[in-house]
Amino acid sequence: MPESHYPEIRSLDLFSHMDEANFETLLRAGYVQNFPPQIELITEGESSDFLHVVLSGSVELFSNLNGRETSISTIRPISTFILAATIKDAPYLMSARTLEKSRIVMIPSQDVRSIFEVDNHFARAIVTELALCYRTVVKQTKELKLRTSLERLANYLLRQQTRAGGGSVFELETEKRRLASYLGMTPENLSRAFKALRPYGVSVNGSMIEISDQSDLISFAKPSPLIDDKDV
Amino acid sequence: MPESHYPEIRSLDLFSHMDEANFETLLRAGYVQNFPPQIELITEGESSDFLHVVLSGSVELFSNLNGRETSISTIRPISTFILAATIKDAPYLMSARTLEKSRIVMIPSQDVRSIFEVDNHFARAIVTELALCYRTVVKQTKELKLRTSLERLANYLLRQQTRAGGGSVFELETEKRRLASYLGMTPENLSRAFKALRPYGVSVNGSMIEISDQSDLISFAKPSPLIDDKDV
DNA sequence: TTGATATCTTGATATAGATCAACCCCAAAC
DNA sequence: GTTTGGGGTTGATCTATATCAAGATATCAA
Repeated sequence: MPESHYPEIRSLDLFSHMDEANFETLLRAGYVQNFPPQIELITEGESSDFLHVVLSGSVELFSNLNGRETSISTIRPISTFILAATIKDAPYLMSARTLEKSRIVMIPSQDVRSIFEVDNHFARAIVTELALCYRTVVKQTKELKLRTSLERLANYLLRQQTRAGGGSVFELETEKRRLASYLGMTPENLSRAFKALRPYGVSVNGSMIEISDQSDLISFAKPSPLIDDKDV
Repeated sequence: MPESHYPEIRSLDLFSHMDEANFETLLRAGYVQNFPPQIELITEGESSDFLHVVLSGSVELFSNLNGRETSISTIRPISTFILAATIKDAPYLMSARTLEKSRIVMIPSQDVRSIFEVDNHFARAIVTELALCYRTVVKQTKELKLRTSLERLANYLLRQQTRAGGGSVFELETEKRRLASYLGMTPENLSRAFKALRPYGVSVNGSMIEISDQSDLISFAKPSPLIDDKDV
């Protein structure tokens, strides 16, 4: 791998405290590749040969079952995915595909596991990362079971507004059909849900959203820090 | 804590490879307590003061939001819960209550974090445990989004049958109202779902289930190793 | 045993959400 | 510029699931 990528990868929490020699060993074993959009990088059920790092672009994690498909999360730069499968040397539970042109680092899982065994700082960073991943999925489960689809959309919009800087107008950044799948609903229903939020000050123009009265939407969405806050 | 409990706790994967002195430090800081049924041990949102180990009995993890409640998992001996919150020093995302008379070890989170910092074997064991927890929740999310409630029940019964030894008659071990909540449905609907599985050879008598033709139920449930297998 | 209480079941009804079909719109390819 | 195809929307309909109400069954304490 070209050393020019090292600094940005090194800056990830996962790698920032590990031993320099181990870090270089890891990256020298890795590859950087550019992928076009809509390439399936990994398929659920396969053995986890690589830990992936998204340098640019974006990647969708999704899952299939009996002809159905659901979107589980979107990975944006710079972060890793499929860490748990790599560490446990277990099959991937989710598939991954590029959403746009993306630059991906692939580090052989075997090397990750070897360094994990000898580098204590790396092992501790993995703990923090996995704990974060775990808590993120627990929040998703709570949201799915405790909120209606309309509430999920309302809270998603509030979260996205915050991520986009907090202005009253912001962009979705996600295709609506994929957002629907992520929220656990059909595209048709998402379209109707947007209309149902109009009385709470939500207006939609393509991928641009305007929330005219945030407090009004909040009073409907009833966001909870234990589901919606980023690093709780 | 009385030393008589040490061996059974030590036998957990989480503690089995750590340094003996560290293990004893950890347990000496801990308490063992007996709780009656239906005691709320922790409440979501509180800071994580203790790592809990269930020695006997059982504990339910659940969550509330706007008057609704959902059951997320049942912890049976001997295992720990609330590890991720402890490690991250973050608020609990779920509440916990005893389901029956239970003996619980409570180890102060601060001590767990201190030993985590110095004991590399312990740190690695935590990685394995968290990766397992993470993958379990991902499977739950997939099940919730990709299966109907009837399919969830059918697959739950097949899993429970396996856990109970594989015989055609086995016990539910879970109150039906709580099972309904776990599966993301109402008690009324669970009752109807049991009847709907009758054509596939499922008969119910109180908490006893009989699956007369397993292959018939399997052909309906279409279990997937990536959701239903224990340690995949 | 009896009473009290909670769980479970059943039926009737309401609601949320999925499906199907048609159409619109826009962007890329010819 | 026309064509083509995909995403998005809308309306009509259907299905899954929740809710409400009542009765049945089980559990436990007095």
